[in-house]
Amino acid sequence: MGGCVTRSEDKIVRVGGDPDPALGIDPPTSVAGQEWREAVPNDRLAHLVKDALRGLSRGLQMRLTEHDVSFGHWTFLRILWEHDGLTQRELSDHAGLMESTTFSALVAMEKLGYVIRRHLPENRKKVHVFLTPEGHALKDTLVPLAEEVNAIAVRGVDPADIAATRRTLVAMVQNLIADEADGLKEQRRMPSTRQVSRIIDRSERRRNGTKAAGAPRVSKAP
DNA sequence: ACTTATCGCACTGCCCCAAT
DNA sequence: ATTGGGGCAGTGCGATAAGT
Repeated sequence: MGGCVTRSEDKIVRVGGDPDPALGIDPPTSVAGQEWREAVPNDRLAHLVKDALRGLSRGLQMRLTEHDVSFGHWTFLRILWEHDGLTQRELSDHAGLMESTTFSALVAMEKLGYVIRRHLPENRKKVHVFLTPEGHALKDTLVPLAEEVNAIAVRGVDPADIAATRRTLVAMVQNLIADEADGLKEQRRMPSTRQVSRIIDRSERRRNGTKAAGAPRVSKAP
């Protein structure tokens, strides 16, 4: 999930996503949704799931931003509303994110006053995360927003179709988890962004017949 | 020795905005 | 209207510190 929350007060102008080279057309816009749908009757499920995810994420992000909550924070708030007092490691597992991501999100959330991080006497190594009253109170505000986005997404869809879609998506998730597990057995694993970058860089050099650049990439960060 | 938390860095995806 | 650069949020890896 790579979306980000714009901090500006301006409305988000761009509704569609990046043009998909495989399709040669733009994903849906709020205006041209019907035309888009007719143009891709046999689009691959992966593309449709991606576009659905993008739409759901953006819909929720826009609403969360109005309450000073980022999408990343929403992920952890949801878990903490159900399991307050988890350790950072446990939160990472529940969220399916790396510990460094969890750490930076929790530091930001602590600054915002949504959580506090505490060592407990039993184990001073572990950091437990607790919701503040403000963090608890956000549940009543934010959950209806998520429900609203879900309701908008399935507007006009037959309940039986929604149930079938749910079953299909659950099956897809299970199948893909199994596939990834099989891949691990065969030493196939998800490359890091750095590895991907290195591989592409090598491939580019091979194609251009140039020798190794060796120059370190310059971070765009200040 | 092992586990867990933290930090720095590199990267992607996205958005904004000025220049064309 | 389009394009390219800059900036930001989110993410993951690797290294290191600190606790058990």
